[in-house]
Amino acid sequence: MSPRREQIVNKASTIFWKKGYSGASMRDIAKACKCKPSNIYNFFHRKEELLFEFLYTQNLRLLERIRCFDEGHVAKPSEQLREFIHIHIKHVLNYQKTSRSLFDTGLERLSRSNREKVIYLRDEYDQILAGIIQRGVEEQEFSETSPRMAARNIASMITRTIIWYSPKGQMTMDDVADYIFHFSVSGLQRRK
Amino acid sequence: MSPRREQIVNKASTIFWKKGYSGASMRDIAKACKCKPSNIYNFFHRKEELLFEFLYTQNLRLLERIRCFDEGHVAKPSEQLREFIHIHIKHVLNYQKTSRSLFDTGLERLSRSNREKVIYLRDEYDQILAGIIQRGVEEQEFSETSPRMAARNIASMITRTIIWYSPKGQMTMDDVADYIFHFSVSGLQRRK
Amino acid sequence: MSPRREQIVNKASTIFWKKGYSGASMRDIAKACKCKPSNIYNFFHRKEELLFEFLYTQNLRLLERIRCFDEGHVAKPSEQLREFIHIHIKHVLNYQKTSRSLFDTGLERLSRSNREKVIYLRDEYDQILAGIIQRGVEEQEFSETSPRMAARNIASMITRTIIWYSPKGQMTMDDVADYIFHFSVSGLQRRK
Amino acid sequence: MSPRREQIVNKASTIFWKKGYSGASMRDIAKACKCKPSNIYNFFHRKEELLFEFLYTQNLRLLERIRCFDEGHVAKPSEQLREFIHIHIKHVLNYQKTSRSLFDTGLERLSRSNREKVIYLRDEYDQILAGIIQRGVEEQEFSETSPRMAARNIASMITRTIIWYSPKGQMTMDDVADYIFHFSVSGLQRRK
DNA sequence: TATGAATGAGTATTCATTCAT
DNA sequence: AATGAATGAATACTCATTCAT
Repeated sequence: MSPRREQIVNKASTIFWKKGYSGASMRDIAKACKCKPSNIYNFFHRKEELLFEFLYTQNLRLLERIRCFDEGHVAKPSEQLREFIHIHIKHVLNYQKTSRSLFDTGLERLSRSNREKVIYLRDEYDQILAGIIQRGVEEQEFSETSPRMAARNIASMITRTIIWYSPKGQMTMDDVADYIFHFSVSGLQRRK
Repeated sequence: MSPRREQIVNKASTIFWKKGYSGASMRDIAKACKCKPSNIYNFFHRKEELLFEFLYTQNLRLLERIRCFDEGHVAKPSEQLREFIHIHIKHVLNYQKTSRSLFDTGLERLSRSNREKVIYLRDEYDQILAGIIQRGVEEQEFSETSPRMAARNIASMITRTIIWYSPKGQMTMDDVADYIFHFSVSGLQRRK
Repeated sequence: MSPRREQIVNKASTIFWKKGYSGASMRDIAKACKCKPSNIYNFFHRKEELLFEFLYTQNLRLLERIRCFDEGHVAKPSEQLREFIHIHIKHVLNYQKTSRSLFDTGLERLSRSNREKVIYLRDEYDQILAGIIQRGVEEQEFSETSPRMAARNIASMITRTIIWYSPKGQMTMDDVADYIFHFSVSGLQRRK
Repeated sequence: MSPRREQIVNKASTIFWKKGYSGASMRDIAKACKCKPSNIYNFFHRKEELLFEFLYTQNLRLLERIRCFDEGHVAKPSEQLREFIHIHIKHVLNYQKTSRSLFDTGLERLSRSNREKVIYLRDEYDQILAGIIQRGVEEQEFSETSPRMAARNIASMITRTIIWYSPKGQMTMDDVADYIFHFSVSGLQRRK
């Protein structure tokens, strides 16, 4: 992807985040890119393409860092889970205000074929996380549970950090990731 | 609130859910109400009022069911937490496709004063949940932890069920609530 | 005309003055009448009727006070002119902010037949004023001039007072009328 | 100002004249410009901008022709007055059906800051005219009088010509200007 | 690579008006 | 005499998009 394209997608994504897809106008996006709306059409055919490009590359970037946690991975599942959470949390919170739509919204606005491509990536994410948990169960590190349900809940906690996390607060991203990891593994219950 | 007003708010909310606030046009909403857009303005002054009315009453309805979990509540904190989760899950999943914006989006579109009113309710929610956890920690039922962080994560799991839950699937709402409750209390770790 | 009708016309006229005919909405007018727009239709068939009723009665009221200056009037033309100006000035400035449209605008919005009725009154006004001047010329009190032109100019000075006159200023309405009278009769030139 | 902008302002102004500001729709204006309403927004941000641009440039154009009548001007005040009236009359009647709002209406529709700009020009006009008269009084060409009042009345006669003047009538613009000049200087009174 | 002009479809909202109550 | 609900047409204005330059 050309650097200008990338630049535009980045600007667009922060605006999608702030205003939602429909609420973001090409004028808004162009202004952020310091050019006129018509110019954007030299790089993208339609507004939807901006959304797709963003959702897809964003998701892909995350996946590429996560695909290593496949069956052949050597670390203990709990260690894998810890690392997985750290990676995803940093991904979400570093791309600050741009990466929310990723897991939450926007899909409806995509063309069918583009939507499928994104869902495909998302499914892969789910399977990787569920896979880690499943192996944890099989290796008796984790208790008997539904890997898919656990994966959903963990992903929910991670992705929604973006709503409340502030870099100016007391917690670092590592703190947040650690908390979610421990919460996922141990829960609230007191050990005796 | 007049029944017609309520009716319109309900229709509007399902459309907000489907298309987002900006994506939902007054025509869409009017069509769902089987009247013309202009008529809606006999009941509401602006589109934003529809969003606010929905967010506010929805939130209020939930709060009213939850306010009982105050300091004087007799049940054990873990029991309170179980009930809290069941109530919220049912609230979210019963109002089906209408209640998502509640915790996620839409706030930016409200006028400042309306936004504050909603945030006020939301804060109360957070405090009630955090309060339950705090008492659990004090009574040594829960391990030492940050009640606010725990509350955030539990709320994240609950509110995001709306994204993946389908009433046609294998799990009932009670199943979902039970899962989240146990996950919150015990985590994944295997007890010996 | 029923008192309620009259009341509504009065309220309407001040709003027409402030916002112009198109700029004034039935809602504005109704609010001024402390009722709902639909109620106004119990008294008037259409918005235009309000405008007409106002223009017509307002003009008529003025005419009734002026019709005495016909051929049989005994006073000297200059005396008649003085009184004419005083009457019209008071009419304009007393009905404060309501009577401007009278001479300036609004006619285009009337139906043809209503427009003709108003123009008819207006013509009568012009003729009365021109008549006074003509008799002044004939009786050699005024110099040879076009009575119609003089009438136009005098009327212009009178009607436009509404734009700059303020009751809080230093001049009374009589002062204004006196000034315009003397200006009309003597002009600026210095007498030797 | 770009030629297209100027073109649009001109078309708009004739429509404002015919229908008033509120009565003139962007569709009307666009039709007169032989384009679609949306295109006008490529040149002006809001309807009000059209009105302002017209009022301001029109007024400015007049002022530029009138500013010469300052204290240093050599001609006799009466000569200055004659020329002043001729200039303004031609300005008003040449820009035919477009220049009425100039002195009469429309100001209320402007934003505060734009309104102030126009009023500023208008005040300058008033002062120039009053200045001429004042110097006439000082040089004892004119009789003792209030320059401001005289200026108001003369301006009223001039600006309102637009209501009754028709180029098809018997009087030329010079005739009209001459009449108003003589009327202003001599009034109706017969000299002996 | 960039833009100004153009547009058709769409936006929320307001309008005057009607009518049943 | 008064109103709430309803509506079709209009309002100013914005939209994504195109195209010639």
